[in-house]
Amino acid sequence: MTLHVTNTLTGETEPFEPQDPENVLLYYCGLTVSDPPHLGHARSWVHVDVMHRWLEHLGYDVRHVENFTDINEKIVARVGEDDLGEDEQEVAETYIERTLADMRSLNLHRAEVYPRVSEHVPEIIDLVETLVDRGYAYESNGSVYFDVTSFEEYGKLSNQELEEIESQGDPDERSEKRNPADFALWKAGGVDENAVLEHRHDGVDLGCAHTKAETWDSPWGEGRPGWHIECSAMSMTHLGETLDVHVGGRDLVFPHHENEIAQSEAATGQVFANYWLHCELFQMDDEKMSSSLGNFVTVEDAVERWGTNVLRTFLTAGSYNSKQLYSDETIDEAEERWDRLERAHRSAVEAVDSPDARTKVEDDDLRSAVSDAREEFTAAMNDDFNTREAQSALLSIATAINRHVGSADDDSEGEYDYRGLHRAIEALEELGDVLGLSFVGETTGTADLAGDVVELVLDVRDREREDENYERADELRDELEALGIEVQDTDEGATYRLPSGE
RNA sequence: GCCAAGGUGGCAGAGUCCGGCCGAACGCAGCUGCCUGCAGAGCAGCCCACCGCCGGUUCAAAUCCGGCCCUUGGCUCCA
Repeated sequence: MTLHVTNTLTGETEPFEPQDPENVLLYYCGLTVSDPPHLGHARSWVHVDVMHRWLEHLGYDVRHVENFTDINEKIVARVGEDDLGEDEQEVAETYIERTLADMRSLNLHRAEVYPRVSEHVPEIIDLVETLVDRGYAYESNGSVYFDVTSFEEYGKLSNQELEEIESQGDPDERSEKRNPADFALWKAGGVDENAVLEHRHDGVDLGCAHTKAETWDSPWGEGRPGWHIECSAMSMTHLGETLDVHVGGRDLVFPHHENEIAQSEAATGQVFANYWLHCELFQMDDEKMSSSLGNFVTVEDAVERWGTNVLRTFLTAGSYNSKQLYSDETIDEAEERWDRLERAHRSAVEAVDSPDARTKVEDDDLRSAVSDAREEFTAAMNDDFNTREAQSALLSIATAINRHVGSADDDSEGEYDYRGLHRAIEALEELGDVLGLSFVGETTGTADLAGDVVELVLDVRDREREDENYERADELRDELEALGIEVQDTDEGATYRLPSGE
């Protein structure tokens, strides 16, 4: 059973074969850092992270590069707003720092490199020169455009006919372009004042944008790089001419990824990327979640509110390549699933550590459920990273644990299958880690302290219960619950669970 | 208008590539029983699906073919 992925380029699900059987070169189209990252970005990040983790689980050495676009008129449009910064670079830096913090809070594996466009202008200029030399690009009034008619396969990713694309363009929009669909590789002069105005938030006013935006010298005069060329330049710099996997949001297929293919393959004569994987978008009511529509929930707020594990359970609740509904209900359901996993894990740990766990007891149902779940998990992940099915497999381990622990408790002998439980815990932790879920509780001083305080309250409550003063006991339980602390009375006394994500 | 993806139970969401094990997974919600001082959690079981519509192929279709309707995304910055 090998990994299969759905390739946008062919529209087919294909066996995954990297160029080097031991390495995977993976490039992910990162953010333009002009707004705080929202859950839509988090969804893509988490899915790329899960791909990364699964590929490593399969034994590949993953070289993962993810860019930051720090040159863009949208960034210039934020200059002077709040405390973001006084020029394009400062604003970009502010958002990059926030973005990296968000990524850490989501428990993402760090990429090998997070290249920035501003550091790669020389490579961009070289690439544009190559395209001009090879006849794929032309200079016009100090700007350089890619001639889409010169690249025969233009449209192959988004499956469009050039004629059709051409008819979309405004014919007299820019007389300096040869064809309406030609796109800028290099833009003459400073930042486009109108474009900046268009992206500026209401009520923000500042002087001339030209002074806030950077420009670079080039063979065609002073100017700024175009939007699409950066990814080609950066991926080639860090990963070479042919990538194994290129991942990005579905909304980038055209024109961004189409243009990346055209400019890269025209320049090198090599295939730019063998597998194109696209993450689908969040749907809120009847529209997508997006920065420009303003209907988003920031990553920072979401992590604060639900915690990393619940969020990751939610974000992997559907396949990366199918749309997902965002609503309070769907998040609550993810929380239920995570809670179920966490409770089962905890109950297994308690059971295996108890004196009732015997190495000579064998529960075949438990053991086979765990090994079946491992197989199901593997099959699901190999089937185009089916994270939802993978979650199902994890949940089935939880059910098996609960059944085993429950039936042992009912049984007069009350013995647990030590090895079986051990395997179940190991499977939960190992497979959970592939989804970036962590069962390791908080061990900081504050959590310890909170735990001690809860124990104290529960001791008091126990005494009330012994005196059959249930009213007071229930009050205490309700008060703890109001603080997010879940109390459960069991035969061996009360147990509690602190709020997750704390 | 053109390109792409999709329409499966009350919700959410797998399964569709390789037709039969799908009388449709997993979870949530609802119901019953067990457990419990009560609650929660847990377990066992139940309930809810003519798989968008129409037609075709087949011994057999959610799954293949044709037509239609609808939704979403892209064609402008966007994960």
